[in-house]
Amino acid sequence: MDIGIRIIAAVERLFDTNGFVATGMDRLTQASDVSSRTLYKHFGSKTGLMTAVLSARDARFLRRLDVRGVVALFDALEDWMRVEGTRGCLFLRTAGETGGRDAGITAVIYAHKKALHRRLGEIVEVEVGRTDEDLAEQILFLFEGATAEAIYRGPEVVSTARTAAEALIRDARPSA
Amino acid sequence: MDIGIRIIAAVERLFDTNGFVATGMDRLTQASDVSSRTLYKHFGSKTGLMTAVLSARDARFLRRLDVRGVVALFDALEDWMRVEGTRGCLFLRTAGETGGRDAGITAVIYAHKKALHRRLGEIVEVEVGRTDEDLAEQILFLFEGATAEAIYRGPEVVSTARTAAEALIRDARPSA
DNA sequence: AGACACTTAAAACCATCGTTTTACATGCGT
DNA sequence: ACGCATGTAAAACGATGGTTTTAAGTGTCT
Repeated sequence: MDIGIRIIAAVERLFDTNGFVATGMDRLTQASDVSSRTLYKHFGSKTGLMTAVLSARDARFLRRLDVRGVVALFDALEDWMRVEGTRGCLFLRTAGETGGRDAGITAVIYAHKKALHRRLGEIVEVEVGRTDEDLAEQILFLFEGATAEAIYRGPEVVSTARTAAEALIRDARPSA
Repeated sequence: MDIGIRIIAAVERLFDTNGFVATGMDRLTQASDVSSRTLYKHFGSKTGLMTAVLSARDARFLRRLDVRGVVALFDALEDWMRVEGTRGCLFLRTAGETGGRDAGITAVIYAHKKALHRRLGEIVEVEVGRTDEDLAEQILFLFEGATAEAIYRGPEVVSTARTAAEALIRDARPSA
């Protein structure tokens, strides 16, 4: 599956920077240095390619969020942005472009968001010493909000979100 | 400009539900019940049409946010979602689809986000009795975060964001 | 050597893209 | 009745869309 990985890497870049619909197959084959025949043999269709890209991105993103504490969490988010750019969440953008009309894509998106939610719940639990679903949701809002705002204001906005998250955690700690 | 308004209303709906790139001119002319000639005479191009749609949406959205207090603010957001659906911010989606390659579209998006930021700043000022830029930013995160999360979880998530916003306001009040 | 799996380039497929053009029908002020 | 702006329908424009097919070139295993 070496060739598959190479294809996904090249294709992910184009989908991310140009959008799913706006990127034609010719550019995908050219960038991945592979014939369209091979591409279709491996992924079946353009949407099949997109789901493969999203699956790979899901794994890569969550690996980056394998940290302890909300400070490290938002630092990791900012790191991601500085490496990958601030074009917003690729999953939500893809959902918008396909309009939920493709079942495979929709499923990958839901799975990713559920995994992200769980990851944030774990981080919150370590921070405050107990599960706190409401707090985890609030951190999730800050996380998604920072991702959205960074689109037009850059990665710097993440530190504001991190500060807000720290305050929320502090208030929720059982001490005091 | 009666016909222009009718065109924008029909076109906005299609762009919003199907995406900018994925929606062809034939569908736009058909839905707005207008010839392509008229459409091009009024808006010049497809991207010109998109900028007109975004301008109209900017005005309509901000008119809905002409409220007092963060509770009313998030209530207004939830109302908007129940009427218009939860497909995320059309401005950010359009930014993602065009990749910042169109200057006109980019300008409208920036103007809208700046206006939204100011609106939230005013609401915060009324709530706490003074300007508080950091607090306004945090409310903005919650606002954008709720918009993003509602895409895959529905309008109900807004009440969680509203609760979080209320807590932030309460902590920032000058009293005791 | 021969079979097999896998790749390639290139053309063909039909559909649709955004845009412009041609030719014709209105309504309105004067 | 005239000119003029404004509308229509429909075809044409060249380009590109996603997908499949054809024909030929690899290397590897037995």
